[in-house]
Amino acid sequence: MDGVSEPDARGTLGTVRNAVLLLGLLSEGPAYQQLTDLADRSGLSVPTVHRLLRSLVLADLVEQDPSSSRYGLGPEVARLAQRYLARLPILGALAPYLVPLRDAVGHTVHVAVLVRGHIVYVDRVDGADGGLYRDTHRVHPAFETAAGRLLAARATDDAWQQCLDAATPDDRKHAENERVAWREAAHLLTEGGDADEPAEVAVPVLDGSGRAIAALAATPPPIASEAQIAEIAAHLARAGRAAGRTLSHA
Amino acid sequence: MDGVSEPDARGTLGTVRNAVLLLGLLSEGPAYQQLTDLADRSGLSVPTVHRLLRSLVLADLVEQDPSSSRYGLGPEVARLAQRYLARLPILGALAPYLVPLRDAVGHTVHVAVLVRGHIVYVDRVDGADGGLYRDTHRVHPAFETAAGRLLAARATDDAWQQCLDAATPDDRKHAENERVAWREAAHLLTEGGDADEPAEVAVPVLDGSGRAIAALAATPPPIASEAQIAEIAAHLARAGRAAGRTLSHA
DNA sequence: CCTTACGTTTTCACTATTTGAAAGGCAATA
DNA sequence: TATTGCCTTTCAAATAGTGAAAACGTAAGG
Repeated sequence: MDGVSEPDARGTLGTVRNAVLLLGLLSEGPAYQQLTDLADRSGLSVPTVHRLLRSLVLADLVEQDPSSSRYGLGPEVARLAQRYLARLPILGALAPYLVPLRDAVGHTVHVAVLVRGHIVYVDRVDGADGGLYRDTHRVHPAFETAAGRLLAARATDDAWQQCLDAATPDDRKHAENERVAWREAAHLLTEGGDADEPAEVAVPVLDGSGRAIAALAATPPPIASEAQIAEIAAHLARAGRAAGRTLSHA
Repeated sequence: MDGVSEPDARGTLGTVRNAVLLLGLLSEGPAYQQLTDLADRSGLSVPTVHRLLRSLVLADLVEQDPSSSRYGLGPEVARLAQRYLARLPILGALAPYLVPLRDAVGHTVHVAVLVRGHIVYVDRVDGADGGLYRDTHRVHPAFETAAGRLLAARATDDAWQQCLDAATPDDRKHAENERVAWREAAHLLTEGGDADEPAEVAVPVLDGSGRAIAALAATPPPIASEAQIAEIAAHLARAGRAAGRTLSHA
């Protein structure tokens, strides 16, 4: 094809590339999408997209709404993800500390990881007040959350680049100025604007070699003093260090 | 190939079939697995498996351990699943009721769905006692849990068949005898053997057309009277009906 | 009721892509 | 240094995927 793009795409199967491209498109926008629309956005021909989707439907990675015959992600992705998370080392390492941590900070505690420029919340222990803002199963562009900023700033340069790609122009400019500050900070805080976005305090979880592989986050009440925030951050940091330690010993 | 197998595999891409076959193999057994082992188990040649895995690694659906160069599932499956769950109608319908439900029954509450013969826990609100048995991110063969038995017994015949395929021989025989009883029951209970498997009470969540699309489950304390169990089941059932109602209205 | 419009699905000839045998690397072990 | 075991790459053969076009289904409009 061309000379410079995608150096590591050598010896790779185009059909698989196309299939995951479709999964990516299905993960954006509305839950169910039209064949022709997917063909347009992917740049593939309509019959090709149809065949790919039919193949994915057979595996339950995609499902087709019988009434509209539109396509959306299927339940098998949930099963695969569950198996992935069940064996994720960080989650095993954090497991013993999460409930005590929730009790210590008194609010819901989250574990987040950075995936392709997005923050994914992979575990959670609910606080007693439960879900004033219980927006569970969130996936956000990294820069929109404290956990994401923290992990992005400490990540490799290409992971940082993916975060920039996933961000809005405003966030992108902001992020470029703040990266060093975000990387240096022991904990990060996002104010809960008003309705849908609660406040979030996040600290990194470092593995044996000092890489930030996850973030621990808590959602303090909207009006909380600096001192209260600092105390929550201290609790989070202590649990994060403990988990990091068990991680390197195993 | 042959005459009778796979009638709906027509017009389907072999490469995609092979790729998802590998994802399935990676989801079983140890977290990281050898290329040659995967080639054996899949029946594909080693270079083919290598190319498929390389393609999946490029998409972060699979990751390769740099030290052992073994392959395991990658973080992108978690991101896709999160987007799937974020838009899953049942979860939206149940959301308003889960925290009150947790408070009413006084223990952790789970939402489970049936995927390819397995029970997947797709949402959870933790109780105050948190995780005596906090075995989060569980995927079990359907028949091993109350929620699974309940959903399997009420599912279509091929979903039931998939459950049989995923079960141990013992469970299979047991299930074949109990199916009618499980389908008829308003709630189901599994005793918490001893250590790793807590007790579980489950009720179905029915959609507008009476199909059981999810299960609501709670984990009562090991020693709980029949009456206490019945009360928990009643709470669960009430929430389930409420969610089912909002589901058909939308 | 017939026509038009729009989206999904199928067919089919063409060739780009995938395939597996064999060879090449690269660590560990003896 | 030879050997073993595993991952990775190469390359000719041909299978398996591709897109234009046609067929099908369904819903709105005349």
